[in-house]
Amino acid sequence: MTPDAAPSQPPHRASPERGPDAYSRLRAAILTLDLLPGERLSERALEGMLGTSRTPIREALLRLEAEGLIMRQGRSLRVTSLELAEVLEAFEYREYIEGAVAHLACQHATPDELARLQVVLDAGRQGADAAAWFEIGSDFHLMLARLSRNRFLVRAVTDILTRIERARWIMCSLPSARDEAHDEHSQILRLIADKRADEAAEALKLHARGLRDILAEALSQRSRAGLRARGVDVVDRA
Amino acid sequence: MTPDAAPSQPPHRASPERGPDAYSRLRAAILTLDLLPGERLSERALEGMLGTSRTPIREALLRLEAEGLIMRQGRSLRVTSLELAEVLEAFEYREYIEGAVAHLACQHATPDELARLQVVLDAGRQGADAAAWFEIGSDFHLMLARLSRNRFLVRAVTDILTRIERARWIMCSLPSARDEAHDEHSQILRLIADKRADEAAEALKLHARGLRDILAEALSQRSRAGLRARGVDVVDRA
DNA sequence: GTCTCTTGATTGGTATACCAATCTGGCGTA
DNA sequence: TACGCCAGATTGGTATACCAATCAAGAGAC
Repeated sequence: MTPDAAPSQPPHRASPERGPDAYSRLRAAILTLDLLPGERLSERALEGMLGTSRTPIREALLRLEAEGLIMRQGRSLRVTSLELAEVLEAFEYREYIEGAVAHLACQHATPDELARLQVVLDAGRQGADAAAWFEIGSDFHLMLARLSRNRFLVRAVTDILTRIERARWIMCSLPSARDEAHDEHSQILRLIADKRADEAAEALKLHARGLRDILAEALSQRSRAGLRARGVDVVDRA
Repeated sequence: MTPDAAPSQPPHRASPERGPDAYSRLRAAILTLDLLPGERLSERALEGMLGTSRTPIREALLRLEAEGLIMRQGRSLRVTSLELAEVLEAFEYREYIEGAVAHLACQHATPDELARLQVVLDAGRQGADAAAWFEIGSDFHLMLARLSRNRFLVRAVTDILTRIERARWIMCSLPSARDEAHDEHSQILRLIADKRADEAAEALKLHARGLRDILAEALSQRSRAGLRARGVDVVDRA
């Protein structure tokens, strides 16, 4: 944790509550920026913070490292910094991954599955909560990936969503193009139902690029200072 | 134990094997089929086998689980079975991943990098050792991935190679189309140098399919009995 | 003979003690 | 003042003791 002198929000740490396991809680803390990008982590400090011993904490750290949410440099651990370059690479990767998903989903998806996905989509249209809406967005892309019938693509999409989740969280307050996203999702679904794979892939690409550009702006030079002031470690290259 | 008194002897241990860490050794044991697919693993048994305590072993198991080399079912751990379906999915995934690599490598690779890759390729032509030759094959695809300048694609290729390594090991004794692979690799490199991305992607696809078909045959019904006789857990669906 | 229940062994999960490497701060010297 | 060096604190790495859940084997009833 950065020096306690930097107060942005009252960080609700140091609550040795029980309930979810150490991994889930630590992961949530990172993804919601409760633990800031670049922040140094000490197993002993987490011991007090999470109310468990180091053994489950080490397990959590190992898992989070595999997810790319924390990094080791030498012996010390820190929350992975937000790199603009990395986010852009994630989106570049995503275009190819979701292109593949589109093609395979066209081959394998049943009308029933597509209909169910549409239901999920429409249900999300009502919910007002921004966080819940983000959830819907992730679910859509994940469920779509499952239609590819390829576990590696599912994992790839899962990884991507994890990697960019913190960036999405940062722009949580930004004006969200919510209905627009719903329309785009529906459009993608329709194209897949019609087996128009290339168009679906293209739509997914454009959909992702929209989000990418918003995120890139949020992480860009112009906004960097504001994030830094909140303690977020945003890196250009590194 | 009374460790305070004398530094004379380590607290425990009769196992001499000290060199590489538990993770590397366990990983190697799995990939070389020294630990068979489907085999049950017990942390305590590994403790004796590897000559370390459970702490580093648990770390190793966590990492290997993230790599998909071992799986948890309930509380027990076992080496991931070889599933024909999974191998086929890995190859399907690979086609998309390497297609993406081809396109991006065409955009980013420098002539110098391509030349260096060709050198590695030619050097591998001499080595007679089948295992070393496999190594070259993996290195080629990994180095190629790096030319994409996308860390996610690099990781994806790394993951794929890990996933199919055991299957490759099984066919280690099969007649290897060695010079053929060298020619294909060189051909791919040439196409990328010429910025003919689509053709390079197609060549990579055909190259991978060649290997896939050999592996699929090795894991197929016909060969299943032989593998089972050797103790390998080969699964059709499940 | 077989089915079930009990019991002991084995397992993964957790907490903790110890060590060596690293970091840090402060003191002494040039 | 600036530099460097040393001691104490802190850290991650390791070993190990303990627990609860699970599994397996054996005894006993029918």
